[in-house]
Amino acid sequence: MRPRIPRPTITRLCILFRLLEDLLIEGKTRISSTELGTALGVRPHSVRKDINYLGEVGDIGSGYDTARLRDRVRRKLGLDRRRNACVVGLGRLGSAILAYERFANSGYTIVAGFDSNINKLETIRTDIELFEAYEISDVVRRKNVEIGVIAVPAPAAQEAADRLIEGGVRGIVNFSPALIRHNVETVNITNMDIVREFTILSAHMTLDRE
Amino acid sequence: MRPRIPRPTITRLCILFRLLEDLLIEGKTRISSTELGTALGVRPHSVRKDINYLGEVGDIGSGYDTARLRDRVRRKLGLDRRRNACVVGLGRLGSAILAYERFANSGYTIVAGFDSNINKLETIRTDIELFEAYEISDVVRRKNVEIGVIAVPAPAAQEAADRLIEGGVRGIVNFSPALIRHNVETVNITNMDIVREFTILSAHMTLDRE
DNA sequence: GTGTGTGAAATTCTTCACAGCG
DNA sequence: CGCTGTGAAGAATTTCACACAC
Repeated sequence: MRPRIPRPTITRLCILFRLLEDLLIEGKTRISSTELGTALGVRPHSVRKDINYLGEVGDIGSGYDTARLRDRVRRKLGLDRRRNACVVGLGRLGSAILAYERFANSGYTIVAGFDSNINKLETIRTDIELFEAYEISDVVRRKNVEIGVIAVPAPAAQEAADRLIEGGVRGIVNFSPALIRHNVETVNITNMDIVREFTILSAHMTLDRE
Repeated sequence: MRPRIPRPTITRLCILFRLLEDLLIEGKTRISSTELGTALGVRPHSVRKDINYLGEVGDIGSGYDTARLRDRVRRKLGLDRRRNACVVGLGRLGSAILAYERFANSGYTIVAGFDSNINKLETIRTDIELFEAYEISDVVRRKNVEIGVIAVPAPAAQEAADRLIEGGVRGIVNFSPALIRHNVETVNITNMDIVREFTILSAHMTLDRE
């Protein structure tokens, strides 16, 4: 058996996956690692190395069959599996996510929204079922939610995460700046804090000058 | 002179920076690498190693002076410098960012919003100056904008980036799924695509089982 | 004993080099 | 000759171990 796939490679393969879907829509049936590298902004070597973790899939001398490669990525990374998600916190950001049209054909279905403020639950226009925050763990378990999005203010983030994990989610996207603590090995957390990203960009502006 | 700071360390120091500010608000004047590691979810070794790139700053035997460490991070990463930002695309997400209260005391000021749809410019209630999309590069240059946020649909993202770069931004936060191409060495791009993150989490759910 | 600073070891990841196929 | 697959070299990063100060 082949070694396990490195984390950075997993990330790049997910990006590659989306690129391949776009290329197929454009009608591109064959593609080389050089072309993929140009589109992805990386060297052809890296593209081949990454793809190679999927096993042999290219045709030596003539590049990759776009559809076959796409299928191979999808299969290996388990992207053919549909997953349910939910959103905790229905302020501006949370409701923007509920309404985000790109989830439509993505394989991910947002099946619930939560907020502690009852007024918000009544105000928001959406087809997605909305619940009070105390119901998080029950609803997550009952609806088989695997991914939770945290869109609450920082002080409420840990509590939201605890309830999501209690309900059994296996992935969390945390939009708050709070550092989430957890001791469950099976849960992955991704942080998406725009102010943090501003800070990192700012630091690079300062340091890259050297 | 000490070696240049590795990228992952820069990222972690930015996270540390915010943690230190929170700790100071809580009144914690001294802290050890062990405590920091617990809060950050990393080993104490790593915390010390990261901090060490700033030069000596701790007191051997008794940890770090919180304020001094904060100042040192801020100084070294240039976070004391205020920077202007702008948002391109004023849909749900874009206007949520314009209204995001956390920018208030962050050191970042959003000084402009752009959209190609004139109706949106008239509908949105905000104190931030709004412009039509064709004005991007002019306004960016005139207002000295260093960071641009892309919150437009994928097909419009490359054009938005080109105009931002033309205006002279040095950092871009791209919320669209589009892969931005650019050949300017001095511009950093951060991608924040929620569907991509769902995909990566999903892949880990599949692969971590092994 | 507790806790930092730092060179060295270990690990992970990236880049390269080239065999081999079309 | 262009292109993939892959083992090996190289680089970057993380982890460790221990000297030294309080």
